[in-house]
Amino acid sequence: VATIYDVAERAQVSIATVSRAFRRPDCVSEDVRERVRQAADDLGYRPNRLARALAEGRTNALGLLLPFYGLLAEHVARCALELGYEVVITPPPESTVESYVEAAIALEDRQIEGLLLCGDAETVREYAASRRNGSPPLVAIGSSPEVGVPLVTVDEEAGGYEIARYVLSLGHREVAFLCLAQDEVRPTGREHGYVRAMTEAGLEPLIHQGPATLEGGRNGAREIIARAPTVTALVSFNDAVAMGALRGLFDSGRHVPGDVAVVGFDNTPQSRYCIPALTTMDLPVAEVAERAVGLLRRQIDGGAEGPAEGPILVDPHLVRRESCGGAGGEVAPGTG
Amino acid sequence: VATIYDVAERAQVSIATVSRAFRRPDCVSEDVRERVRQAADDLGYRPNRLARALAEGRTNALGLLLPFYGLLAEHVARCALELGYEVVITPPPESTVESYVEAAIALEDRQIEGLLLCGDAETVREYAASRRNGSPPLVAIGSSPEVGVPLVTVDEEAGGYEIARYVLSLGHREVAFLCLAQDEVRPTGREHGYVRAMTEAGLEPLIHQGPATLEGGRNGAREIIARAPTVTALVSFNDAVAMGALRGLFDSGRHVPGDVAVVGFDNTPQSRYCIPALTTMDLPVAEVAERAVGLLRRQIDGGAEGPAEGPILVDPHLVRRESCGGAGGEVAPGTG
DNA sequence: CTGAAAGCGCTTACAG
DNA sequence: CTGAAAGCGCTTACAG
Repeated sequence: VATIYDVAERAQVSIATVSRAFRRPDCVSEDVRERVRQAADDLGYRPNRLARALAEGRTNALGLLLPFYGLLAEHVARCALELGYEVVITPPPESTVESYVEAAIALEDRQIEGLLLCGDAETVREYAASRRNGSPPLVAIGSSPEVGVPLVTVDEEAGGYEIARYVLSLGHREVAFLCLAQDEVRPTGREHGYVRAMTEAGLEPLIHQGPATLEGGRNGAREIIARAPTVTALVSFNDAVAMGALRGLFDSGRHVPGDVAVVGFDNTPQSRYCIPALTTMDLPVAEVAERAVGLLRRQIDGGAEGPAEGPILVDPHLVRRESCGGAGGEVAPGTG
Repeated sequence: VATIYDVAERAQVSIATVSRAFRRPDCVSEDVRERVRQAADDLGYRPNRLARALAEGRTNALGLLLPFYGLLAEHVARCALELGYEVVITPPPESTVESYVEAAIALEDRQIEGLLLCGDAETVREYAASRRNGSPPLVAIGSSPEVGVPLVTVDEEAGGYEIARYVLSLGHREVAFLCLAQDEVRPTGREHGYVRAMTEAGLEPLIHQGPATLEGGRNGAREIIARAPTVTALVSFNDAVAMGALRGLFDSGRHVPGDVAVVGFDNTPQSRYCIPALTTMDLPVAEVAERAVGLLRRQIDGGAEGPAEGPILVDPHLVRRESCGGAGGEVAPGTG
C-alpha cells in the first residue's frame, strides 16, 4: 500500500508538496503537479483517510442511524460484533454502477478491513475490476456464483427448481416465469432452476422479459395472460414481482389461485399478508449473514495466500401459503 | 474534548500508562488502573478511534454495501455529497434502545461531524441524554417535535388530520384508528390528527391499541370488526398496518371498500399494488432528507452558539386510490 | 512555489 | 509495572 512518502520519493518532491498537489493543486507548479499525479497513478496511491482526518481535525463524515432498513444489515452487524468488528455502511447516492463502485472505494478509503458486497453480479464484478492491491478482502452476498469473487448466497438455482417443481406437482403444465430483465447480464439462477424443472418435465419454458419490480410483475402478468391465455401458473422472480402479478391478474379479471397460481421468492414480511397469501421461498438471511461474515473473517486472517474457498450456498426453503392453492400449508397465522 | 493527555495529567501517569489501562488492564497496577478510570470518567474521555486506528494499523471496521435499503439513505447520501460530506451508517445489531444508543456512540467515536437520527422519540431522547459535550451536532428525522432536539419530520398531525378529514368527507361516521402501541411513550401525531378531525366533526374517536405492524393491523382489524361491527372505516398508522388490516378484513369476510374503507400512511411502494390499492399519505422523503442535511450542516457550521432552529415540518399529501372508494383518484397506473 | 518541522491522538517496542 | 521515544500517514503554519 503506497503512502505519501512513496509518492514523494518517486516524484522527487517533499511530502508537503505531494499533499498540496492533491489538496491545493493551484499552489503548486504545473510541472510538479503533473509529476505527482503520475507518480501517484503509477503507485496506485490513495490517501489514508484516517491520517488525513487526524491531521485535519475533521472527517467529512456524517453518521446516519437508520434502524429499519432490512434484516441483513442487522444480522451482519451482530455477527461482526461477535468477532470484534463494527460495521459501517455507505449508501451509494444513486442507483448506478458507478455510484456503487465509488461508495465501495470510499469505504476502502476509510481503511475498513474487509468488505461485504450486496449487489448484482455485474456491479460486483465492476467493483472487483477496480480493485488495487491494497484493497481489503471482499465477499459478495447474494449475487451469482459466477462473479468470480468469494461468495455466499442462497442457492437460487435450487430454489427456483424447487418452487417450480412444487407448482408442477400441483398439476400445472403451462407455467411462465416473471420477469427477466431484457439486458440481464447476470444469470440469477432462479430462472435456471425454473427452466430445469420445466425441461425435466418435458415442458416448454416461457420466460417473460421485463424489470423485476412490482410494476414489472403487474405488466408482465397482464401481458402473459393476454398473449398466452392458457397459462395457469406464474413463477415470479421475487415477491415484489409476485405482488405486482397478483394485482395484474386482478386487473385482468383473473382469480388467484382459481384461474392462475402465483408464487414468489424471498418471503418478504408482506408476502404472508397478501390476498391471497403468497407461496414463496424463504431466504435464511441470518445464516447468509453469519456465513458471509465468517468467510470474510477467514479472508482477513488468511491473507492473500489463504486457500480460495468456493462459493457458499445456503438452501432456501418452500413456504406454502394460498396463492397457488395446493394442499394446506401455512397461511397467515390465526386465519384458520 | 478530552484527550489521552488530559487523562494522563489528571491521573498523574504517562499517556502510555493510560493507553495500557484501557487496552491491557492487567499490565497495570490496580491502583493506577483505578486512578485512570476515574480520571477518564471525570473528563468524559473517549479514545479517538481515528488516532487509534492510525497507530494500530487497523480499524476494526467492516464495510457493508447494501444498495436497496430504503430511499432515505440514498437521498441523504446525495444531499450530503453536495455539501462535501460522506455518510456512514452503523446498523444497530439488535432492535433495542441500548443497541441503538451504542451504535450512535460508535459513530461518534468515528469522529463523524454530525449525526442524523432516525428513530422514535423515546430512543432519540435516550441517546440525547447520553451525549457528552464533545458529541457532534445532531438532527432527528421523523420523530415527534417533542423530542427536544433539532428535528425535521413530516407534519404527522396535519397528515393524520387530512386523511381522517378525507375519510369523513366520504360520509363515514364510525371510523377507528389502528394501531397505537399500548406502551406508547411518543405521541406520533398521526393519531392526534385523527382525534382532532373526529372531535371537530362531533364524533367519538375509537383508537385500537396494538403493535403498529402488519400482524398488528390484521389482528386490530378483526378485533374492531368483532367488537364494533358498525365501524365503516379504518384509519391506519401506516401502510403496513393498513395492509394487515386489508388481510384481516378479508379473513373476516368484509369487503373493502364496500363494507369498510381503509387508509394507510407512508405511500410505500407496495401500497399502490394492494388489492384494493391503498389510499394513503405520501411522505416527501427527498425533501425531508434535504432539509435534514441542510439543518445538520447549519448546526455544524454554527457551532453550539448557533440559534436553535425550531422543528422543520414538511407536509405529506393525500394520494387517493381504491381502498376507501371515493371519487376517482389515482389507481395503479394503466389500470383504467 | 517549495521544504523542514511540528503536530493530530494514539500505540508499541524498548529500556528501566 | 512504568515512562520516554518513535511512529502511524497526513496537513499546516513557518521559513525560504
